[in-house]
Amino acid sequence: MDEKSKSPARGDSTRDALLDAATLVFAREGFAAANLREIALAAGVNAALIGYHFGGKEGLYLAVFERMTGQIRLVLDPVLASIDQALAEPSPAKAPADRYLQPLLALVDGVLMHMLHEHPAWGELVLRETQFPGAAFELLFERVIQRNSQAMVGLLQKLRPGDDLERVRLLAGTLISQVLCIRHYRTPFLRILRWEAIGDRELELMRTQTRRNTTLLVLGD
Amino acid sequence: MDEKSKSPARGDSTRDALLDAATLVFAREGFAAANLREIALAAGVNAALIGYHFGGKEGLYLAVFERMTGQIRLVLDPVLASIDQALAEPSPAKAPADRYLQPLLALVDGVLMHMLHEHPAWGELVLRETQFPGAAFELLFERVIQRNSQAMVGLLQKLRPGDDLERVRLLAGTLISQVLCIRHYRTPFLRILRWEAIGDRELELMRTQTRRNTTLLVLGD
DNA sequence: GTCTATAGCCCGATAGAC
DNA sequence: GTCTATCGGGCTATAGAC
Repeated sequence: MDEKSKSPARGDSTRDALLDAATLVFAREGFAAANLREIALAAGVNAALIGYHFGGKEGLYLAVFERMTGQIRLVLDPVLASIDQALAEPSPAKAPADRYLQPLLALVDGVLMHMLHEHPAWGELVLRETQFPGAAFELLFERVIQRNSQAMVGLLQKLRPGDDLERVRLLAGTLISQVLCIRHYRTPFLRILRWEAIGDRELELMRTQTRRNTTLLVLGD
Repeated sequence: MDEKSKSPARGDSTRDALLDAATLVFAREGFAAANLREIALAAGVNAALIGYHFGGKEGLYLAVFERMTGQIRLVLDPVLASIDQALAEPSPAKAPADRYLQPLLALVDGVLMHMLHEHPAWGELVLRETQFPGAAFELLFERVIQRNSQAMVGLLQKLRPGDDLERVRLLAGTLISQVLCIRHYRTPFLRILRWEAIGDRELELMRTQTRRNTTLLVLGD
């Protein structure tokens, strides 16, 4: 029962502990400033094992993104599948907003909740890598960003049948970046709003605002 | 004529060359990954002079932000002054949009053009420092972000007299972050839009989109 | 103010015992 | 798979001559 791939081998817990710690440290410090000894310490693991399991710093970094994008897909795939299904059905003759706006709002809200609330470290990683793309960006783009934006573009084409494709894509970019920015500009946001932290109340306000913005931008003019 | 502070002293050109080079390298690499030897080389100056003129890496980094925020203020101050003046006058009884919307659009567009087009390196520096605030963020916030957002909030209060202050602040944050994100998410934006670069045509499309978004968000519901 | 030379540190990688 | 020990390189900072 332990011939090949199955059975939680000895090194698996080490790998996981390293990936957990690396996710946090890379998110906080960035690739260049992150320190392998610190990661190993936080993981409660010998530093030399990073070389053994991941080949080195770069390999560890990529492995973090590999695991993260896999976990994101677990959540995202069912959502995207149901959107694809809705898009494949013939459009209702009237009021397409009813059918397509809700999934769009849910998609945007899902990203917001993920980045802002559930996995803040993922938010940092994604933002850093997006701003200065390296090898890990390709993973991110192929597995998450592209699929996500395709679904949004599909919904927007139904919602704005008169717009050309380029405009729709631009709008999709606007909608999603609006959300990511809240994560990104956390500090000035908090200061300008005189908030000390983003608690339940603040989170709800942001979700409401985002919902309103999205609706206005999609249905406007 | 060379007693004290005047006269372009010998070290001034060295300082300037170092600041120019440091702006580019810090923007491209970030603080941690930036290399003082490389900065000195690019500046055509001996590396030891960084210690002499700025005290060290951190001092150089702060000096970059000091100079940058000063230069931004040179452009920003007249704009903000004219907005303050418009705000100080009694509101017109009707159609406040005519009086206050244009300055708001101009302010947003100015930020966009600065970050996206005129000074891309500043854009990187600001984004990095905003995302992970250090000592330099205080400079940035006090000298630029705070003043800018105060003007926006002032305009928005006139444009949306029914909203409470918190909502107006949230809207201001949304409007400005919408612009910064275009800079930030350059890479995925380009890919999703199938653009190879942001040329004149693409820049105009983005400005138009931003203008439309801002108008919708301000005047909506 | 500028330069050379180097001190001193920290980091990532790895050899080799277990 | 895990650990200890260490190597080698690159970095910032600085002492000291000019």
